[in-house]
Amino acid sequence: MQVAVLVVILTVSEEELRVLLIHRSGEPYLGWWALPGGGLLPAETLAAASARKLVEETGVSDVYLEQLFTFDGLDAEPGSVAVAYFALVDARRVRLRAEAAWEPAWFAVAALPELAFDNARVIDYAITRLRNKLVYTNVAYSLLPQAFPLSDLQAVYESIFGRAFDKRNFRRRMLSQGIIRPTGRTAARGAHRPAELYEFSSRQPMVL
Amino acid sequence: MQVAVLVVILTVSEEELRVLLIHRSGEPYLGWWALPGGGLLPAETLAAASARKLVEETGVSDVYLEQLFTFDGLDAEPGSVAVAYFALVDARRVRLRAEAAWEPAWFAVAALPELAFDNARVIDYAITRLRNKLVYTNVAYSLLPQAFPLSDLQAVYESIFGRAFDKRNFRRRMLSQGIIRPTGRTAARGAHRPAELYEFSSRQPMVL
DNA sequence: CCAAAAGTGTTCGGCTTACACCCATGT
DNA sequence: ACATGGGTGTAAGCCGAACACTTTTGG
Repeated sequence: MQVAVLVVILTVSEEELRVLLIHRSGEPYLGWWALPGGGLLPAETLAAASARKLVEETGVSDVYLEQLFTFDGLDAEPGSVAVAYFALVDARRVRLRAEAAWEPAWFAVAALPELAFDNARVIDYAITRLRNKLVYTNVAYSLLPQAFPLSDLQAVYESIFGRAFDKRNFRRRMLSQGIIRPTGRTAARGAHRPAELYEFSSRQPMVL
Repeated sequence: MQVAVLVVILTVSEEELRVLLIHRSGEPYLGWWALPGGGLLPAETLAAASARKLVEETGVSDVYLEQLFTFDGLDAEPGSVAVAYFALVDARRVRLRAEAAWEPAWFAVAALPELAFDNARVIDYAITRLRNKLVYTNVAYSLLPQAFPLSDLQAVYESIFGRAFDKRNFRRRMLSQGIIRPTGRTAARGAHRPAELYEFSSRQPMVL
C-alpha cells in the first residue's frame, strides 16, 4: 500500500481542543495511539478516502475537511506517502463506536499520549493551519451546532488559540465580518440572563 | 509508478510571471506542454525528488521550494497521485538545456498554451499560493539576485500581482518589515540617477 | 437581593493608502 | 538643457486593542 490517507479529526469540547485517536491494529506500533487512516479503495480519490475514514470513526459527513500536507518517511517504508487531511467536527454530533477494537477516544491536544510514527508533528501542523484559517475564514461553523450563543463561539476560539479574547471586540469582529447573524431566538442556560442565539451566515467554507 | 512529483517552477522576467514547461515525452499527451515531474528514485523523499527535478531543468538548487498540494485523478489512472511543489527561481541564473528532447521553455502565466492533464489548475494553485506568501514572508528573495535596485523588487511584486504599487509605500513596507536593507552601493543603469542597491536581510524563508 | 453570565461604546495608536515634487545622471 | 528613472514626507481613514458598567434571569 503505497498511498494512504491520515485524518486529523479535531473538535472542541469542555473548553479544550481535542483530536480523535485510535489504537493501531497492525505493525509497526501495534496498540499505540495513532491518527485514523488507511489505504484507498480501488478507484477511490484521496478526498473520498479521507471522508470515508471520517464517517467510519465519527458517523458525520457534512463537515469541513481539507487536505493538509503529504508526508513521506512516516513509516520508514521507502516510497510510501501519507496524505494528511484535517476535519472539524461538532463533538455533540459524534458517536464514537466504543465497541470497536481500536477504542477511539478524544485527547486534548495539550496532553497527547505518545503517538505512533511522528503523528504528533502532523497534529501540530493541523493546529497551526486551523489557527490561521480561523482568522480569515468561517470554518468554525463546522465546530458548532446550527444555533448557539455567542459565548459558545468565543469559547471555541479561545480554546483553539489558548488565550482569552475581549467579549466586545470578539462580538464586533464576528458580526462585522459577516461570519454570523442573530437568529432572533434566545436560550436560557442557568441562573442568569438568557443569551441571544446566533447562526453562521453560511455553512459553506468561505474566505472573508 | 504510483507516486510522482510535479514541479511548478516560477520566475519573473521581462515584467512577466513565467512558468517553466516541457514537452511530454510519454503517453498520454505525448508532445504536449506540461509541468516537469516524474517518479521517485528508490528511497528518495518527495522533497528530494522535487529538488532533483528542479536541478535537472534549471541547474539551480539553492532556491525556495515548497510543497503545494497533492492531486489525484490527474492522469485518470486510479490510485496514482502527484505531489506538486512550487519553486521560485531567478531567471538570470537558469540555463535551460536547449538540446534536451523536451525543449523546456518559459511561458508567461497570462498566456499559457494548452496543457496536458489539468496542469493549468496546478499552476493557478501555485500562483495563488505565491501571492499569499509574498504578503507575509520574504520568499521573493528567491526571485532576485543578491543585490538589486528597489525598482527591480517592485517590478517583481507588480508582475506577480498584476497591478502597480505606489513607490513610496512599497519602499516603506519593504524596509519597515525588515525584508530588505541597503547595501550602501549604487548602480547606474541608463541616462538617469543611479539607484541604491538593496539586499534581503535574510535569504532563508522567513515569516514576517 | 444576590450570584452569574449577557450585553453594550468609546478612545487611542498604528497601519495602510493616497498623493506631487525634487534629484542625479547620460546624452 | 532635457529626458529618464530614483528618491522623499505628510495627511486621512480604517482597524485592532484596551477598557467598565448595566441588564436579565434563577434561586
